[in-house]
Amino acid sequence: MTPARGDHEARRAEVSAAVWRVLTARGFAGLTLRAVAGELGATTGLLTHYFPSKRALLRYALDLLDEAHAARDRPHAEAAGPDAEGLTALRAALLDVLPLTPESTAGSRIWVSSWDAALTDPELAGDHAARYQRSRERIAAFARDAQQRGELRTDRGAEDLAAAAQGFVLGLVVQALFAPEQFPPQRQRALLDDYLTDLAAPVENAAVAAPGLDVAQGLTRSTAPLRRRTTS
Amino acid sequence: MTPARGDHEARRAEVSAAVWRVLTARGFAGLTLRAVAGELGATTGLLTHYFPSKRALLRYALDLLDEAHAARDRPHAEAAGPDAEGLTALRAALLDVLPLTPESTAGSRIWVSSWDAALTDPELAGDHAARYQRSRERIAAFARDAQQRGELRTDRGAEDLAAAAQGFVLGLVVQALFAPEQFPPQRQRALLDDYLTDLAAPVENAAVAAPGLDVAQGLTRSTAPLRRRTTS
DNA sequence: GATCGTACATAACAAGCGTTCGGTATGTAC
DNA sequence: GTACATACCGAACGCTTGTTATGTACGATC
Repeated sequence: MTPARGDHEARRAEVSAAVWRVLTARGFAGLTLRAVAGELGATTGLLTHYFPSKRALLRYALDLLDEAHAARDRPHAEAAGPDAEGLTALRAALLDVLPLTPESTAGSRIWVSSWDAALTDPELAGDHAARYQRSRERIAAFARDAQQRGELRTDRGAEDLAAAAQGFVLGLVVQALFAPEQFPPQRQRALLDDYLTDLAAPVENAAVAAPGLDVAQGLTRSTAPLRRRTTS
Repeated sequence: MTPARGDHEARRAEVSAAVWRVLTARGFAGLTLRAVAGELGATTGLLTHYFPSKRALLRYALDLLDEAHAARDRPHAEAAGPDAEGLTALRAALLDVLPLTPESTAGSRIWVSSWDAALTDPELAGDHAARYQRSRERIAAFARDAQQRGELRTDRGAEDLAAAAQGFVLGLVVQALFAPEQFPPQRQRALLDDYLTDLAAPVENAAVAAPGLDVAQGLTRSTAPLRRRTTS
């Protein structure tokens, strides 16, 4: 019946923020309880008071980071307005994944770094899989909406469009993290816009395309060489 | 003057292979000298005999993995023939990045896992940056070639096409690793082929697109407008 | 056959790790 | 004022880590 003196959950959030900072600065290899405690100006006793184990601490920190990103850190989505739909919302959602600011870069770094631990730990892997699945569904919803509005090509399923688009931005994140000077925000945006422009092109044109340039057929032939204009 | 009894370099390669196996099975957190030695059926003494430190061991293993991938593990590039050029070569190069077989999945896993360590360690980061840069240049060369053959749209720079394409496959790799059942080889190939199909579409069609459906303008309204066909 | 590197095994090392635990200070409840 | 959680600190525990040092088997050289 004794009410908590301080705000328990708020403290856990502070601890998580310290975890983020350590992760950003030193990666997973440098994530130790003592480092986190030091970042907080506290001791490991505090950490063990709020979390039963290091894994629980990490999991909570990642959960919270994901939640924060979903709820708050979406500058583009906010700029687009809360009731943005279709292609505008799709683009905003994708832009909010890219490391365009120091803050989002730090966030991206944490996620990329977490992939190693997640691929080893089944529970973390499940968390991640669920996260990216949810993200894909969110993007797919925007894509579906954009299709209905005639903004997006309809010759492809929204799920495929979402998977492809998410792959595109994820890969861009990785490249940008390793070569920031080659992938400044402006270029990242330009690459994404180019990508979206292609998805927005109506289908009919593809069919109208010069017959000699119809690569689609050869492309889907998977393993066999894509021969064009074979004479025999 | 004493000639090496066994083949020194071959032994280092064996050690590296053990590193790969440990990395695949347990990730970076599980990469210990004792684990590697155990994988080899040896002791840590062997490791220290061939490598001055753990970092050197890891770096060599990653270098060798990259080299092996560049030189040998390119089934699609080989299937396309050594003198394949243009879009065919481009597609093969991208396919060889995807985790389509157990072997390439293991390789992809190692690379994704290595990103954490690489983002922390400046030297490893440099290695990675150089690797992806080289890969982009390779892809860009194919893209340039494909453009000259009229197989690829020419309204975009080959470097941008390469960066975008590499991002696309890298992101696909990540998603496939976390949700293998959702991204079977067949779907990965299909997504890539869809992507390439768009890049192959000739430019003129984009300009011909129905004016009412010109989304590009609205898309960029957030930051820097990429206005096309501006009247004034 | 003595000498000398190579090629390891074995053992020990200090450092650092996550976790456990006893202690203390401080608030609330009765 | 007594009782009792909560909220930590501080220190210690056992274990694992990368690294170092010592020892030895062995093939090549002269």
